Amino acid sequence: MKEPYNQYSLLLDRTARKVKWYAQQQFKELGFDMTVDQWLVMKLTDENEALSQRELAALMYKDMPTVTRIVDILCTKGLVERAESPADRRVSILTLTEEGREKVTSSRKQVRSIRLKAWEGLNEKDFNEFNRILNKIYENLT
Amino acid sequence: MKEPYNQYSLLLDRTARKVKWYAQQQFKELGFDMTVDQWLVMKLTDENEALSQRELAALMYKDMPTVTRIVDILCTKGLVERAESPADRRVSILTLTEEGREKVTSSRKQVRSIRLKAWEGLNEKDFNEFNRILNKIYENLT
DNA sequence: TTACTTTAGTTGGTGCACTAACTAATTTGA
DNA sequence: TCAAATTAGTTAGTGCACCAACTAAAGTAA
Repeated sequence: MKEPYNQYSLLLDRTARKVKWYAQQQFKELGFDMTVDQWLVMKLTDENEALSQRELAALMYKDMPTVTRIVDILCTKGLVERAESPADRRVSILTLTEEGREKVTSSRKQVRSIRLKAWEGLNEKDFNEFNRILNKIYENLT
Repeated sequence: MKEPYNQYSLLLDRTARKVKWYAQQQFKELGFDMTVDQWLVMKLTDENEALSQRELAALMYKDMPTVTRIVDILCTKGLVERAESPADRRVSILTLTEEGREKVTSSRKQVRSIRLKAWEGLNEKDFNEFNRILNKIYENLT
């Protein structure tokens, strides 16, 4: 643990980027015309009844401006729609369009298999260590 | 290991962003008027004689366009300079300006202490596991 | 030499991340 | 009840990441 910033943060950063890159490559090969983040928004919208953007942001660990923009893109693409919440007019309730629902439903199985590649040669214990250490780091800096 | 993309990739992503965010906050408090990535370019330029952008990219695990743009910013700020390599006219040799060198030199000690915060409550063994697992994931996806 | 390939770096376009400032709606509390 | 504070979401600006296409310089081989 000699070097200042680059010892672990570069490793963390490049691995996170690699994971995202790999998923994006698979999306491309499968002919999905969207980013991984856009797919995640659609998936969570599909799975959560009456989802607000704030709730979505929490589920994705992203901030509100970022969510606003991803939702904007999906609305433009005609895959997601915003509706005003009857209970609170500040809140946008997200729903998938018919086309959006079809896209998510038809791609679920394929997407599920993408993640396994990263864990080849690693076991359940490694996965738990991974989770423990990353969560600890996160909490240390919060 | 049930959920597809978000089980580990979101954790990885949010932790990497938190680490960068924390360092950036510390930079702000210390009055450093630059990003963490910009600082890293300056540090590596200081440490490596006759550094080219390609070599820099490798050291930072970043791609060439990204490096080009960070170097652009530092040149504009007057902290870094590009010089044509005498051996190969395609290559830009990077050097720090006097101001750049002073900035790096005077901030080294402070920056070195920033990283420790992340590892509170974690030991050398955790650090090795962290390295092993992240490197394994990276290689699995390469 | 002349043509083919490779390499270092740049540029353009798009998407995500973070900060700050903003609007509009809701909640709180004197 | 009404002003102050909070909350959901948006917008603007900047920086980094990735892809693709490009320029210019080297290297390679006939």
